[in-house]
Amino acid sequence: MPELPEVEVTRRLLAPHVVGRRIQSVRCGPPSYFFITPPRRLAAALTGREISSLERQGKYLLMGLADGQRVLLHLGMTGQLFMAGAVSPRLMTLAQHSSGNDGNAQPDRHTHLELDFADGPPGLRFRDVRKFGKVLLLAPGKGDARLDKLGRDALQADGELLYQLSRKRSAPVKTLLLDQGVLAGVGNIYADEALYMSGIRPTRGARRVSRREYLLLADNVQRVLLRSIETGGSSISDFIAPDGKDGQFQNERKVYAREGEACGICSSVIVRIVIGQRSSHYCPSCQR
DNA sequence: ACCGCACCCTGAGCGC
DNA sequence: TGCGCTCAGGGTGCGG
Repeated sequence: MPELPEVEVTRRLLAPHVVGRRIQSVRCGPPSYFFITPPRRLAAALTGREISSLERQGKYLLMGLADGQRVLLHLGMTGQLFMAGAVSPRLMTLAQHSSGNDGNAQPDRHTHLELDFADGPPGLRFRDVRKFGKVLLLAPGKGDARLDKLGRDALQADGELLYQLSRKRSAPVKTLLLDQGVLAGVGNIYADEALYMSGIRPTRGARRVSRREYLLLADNVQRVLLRSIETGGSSISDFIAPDGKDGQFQNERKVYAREGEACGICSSVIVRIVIGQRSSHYCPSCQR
């Protein structure tokens, strides 16, 4: 769910609730694929530490601690980072829905990390059903290959740079947009939307897109990401803001998950195809 | 260096 | 009601 706008919305809403607070206790779920740093070691390292910053790089969040350690967080596909007490139907399983839970988030088996603070509630919760999310502790001064690999932040998408990087690529232009080493933060939804806004078909070879088109595309990448941040992100399946609220951008998307619907410009039928194992949506008439 | 693919995990929604 | 299937916005690691 979470692409750059959702991660940025999370960061902006979460920061005032956590920065400057001291972690009093840490509860972790069992070791899993989710914990790159084993839970016991993570809990020991975080307990008693003060959170000094919350930053974003691409789709990663970096929680800085006053002692110089940093916690690298990734929301994966179903990650939810929120304050305890947040109310959202998206925080419940279907079973909880039907049993009439009021939506107030109780830790369930998908809540892998709980931080509680010295000055009292609410604490921070990290829930992730599919466990494609990640938690990783970075020692003071230490970086991580995941971060080193990231290309330019997509909010600063640069058309000329995209054009240069595209010259030796035989893969489709959409694959280029999704490459985090090229543009950090763009995912499936916003790639489809930006290509639609630019009149470029996602299947077209990256090499076949002109400099002029890359300039337009970079502009539209920025535009769609900023607009989504303004509306609180896209809550298409699991994303919620730290306060439990849904984003609204899903109501503004033009092609993503609109297969079979009419294009807003020309009324042609939006089609869905698969590119690189991911669904892609476009207007066969407006996008060439 | 790049490309396509399998894989990590769980749940929802569908047809039968 | 239940079974089996497909799908889901993430990234990584592999062989070619």
